[in-house]
Amino acid sequence: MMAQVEQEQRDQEPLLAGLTDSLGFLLRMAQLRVFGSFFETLGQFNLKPGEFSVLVVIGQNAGVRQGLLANALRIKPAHMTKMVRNFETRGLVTRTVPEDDRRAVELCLSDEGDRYVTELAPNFYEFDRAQQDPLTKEEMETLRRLLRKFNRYSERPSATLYDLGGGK
Amino acid sequence: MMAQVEQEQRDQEPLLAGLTDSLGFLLRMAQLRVFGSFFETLGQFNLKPGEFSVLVVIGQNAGVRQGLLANALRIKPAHMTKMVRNFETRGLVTRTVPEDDRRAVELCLSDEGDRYVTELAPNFYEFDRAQQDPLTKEEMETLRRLLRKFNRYSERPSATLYDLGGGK
DNA sequence: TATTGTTATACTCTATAACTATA
DNA sequence: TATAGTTATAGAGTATAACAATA
Repeated sequence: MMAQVEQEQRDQEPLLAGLTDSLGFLLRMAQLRVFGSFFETLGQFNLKPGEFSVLVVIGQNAGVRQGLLANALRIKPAHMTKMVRNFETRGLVTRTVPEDDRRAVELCLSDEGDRYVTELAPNFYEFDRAQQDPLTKEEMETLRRLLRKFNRYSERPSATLYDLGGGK
Repeated sequence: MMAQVEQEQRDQEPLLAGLTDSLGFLLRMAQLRVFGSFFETLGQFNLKPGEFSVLVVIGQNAGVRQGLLANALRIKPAHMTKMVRNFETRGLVTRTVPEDDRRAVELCLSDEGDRYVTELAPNFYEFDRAQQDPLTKEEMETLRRLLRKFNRYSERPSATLYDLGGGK
């Protein structure tokens, strides 16, 4: 079954010709692949990749300003508002207007949200690690390193995703 | 200006923590960066990245079936229909129903479409090459190679994008 | 019956601008 | 005046299913 998908991919390559050299095209195809696996593996959690990233970052930065969060994740403020309100409705996130700047909104995980993320994180770790195929372990490490550099993140991350759910 | 953007990116990194190790997140951020540059550099052509890829593949495969094209580019058939009809309206693409299977649609560039793609291709080549920063030339080559492999394309492409507009 | 493409609908994400309430 | 967030609206892209014509 999976072999069939891969065979199709190779059969179609002649059609694509030079396009398979284009960084933008390669990134788009890779993302389709990863996001597809995301829903297969983590679909049970009823979360989209973007929603997952928002919850994780709130969990690691209790009280973070909504605008700063939107900026860091490149989510538009208008969209972030809807997403956060949705999380609030689902009882996962609390919104607090701070005394010293009553225009702002500070975000925290609720107790339920915290349990949810704690349950989610190890699953996400497993999922992310499983994305290696068909690269070797070393190739996948290199791919991640180059993408980090391309995105202007430091080449050594400040923490690994594995700290999230792995250690206690 | 650009330096300021990069500074912001680095300032926000602590917020993201382990997320910068996630392949899916890295791919999404990289794609946002590349697509952003695409519109800055090639916005004059009034084409979106997906539209560009469709036109190029039709140009390299005159008479290609619409369904095969949709499959290779992972564009949903319903969306492909709208896109191709739009190209037809703009006079860039012709649709032909072949005698031997009258359910199908074969796609070709019109003369105008051919001129359009011929003008576009060198610009796209320049754009794609300019995406290197801040990677070294070797690092960008490695990144492309690993993404090709991850996507199950052959590691050496059958043709380079540069054949498109470079040679005459 | 299965396949190719089309139509219709809905939902997500994005883009934009106008708006509020604060600062 | 500027900023943080909100609301409203429109558009692109995706997902899905039902459909017509053809095989």
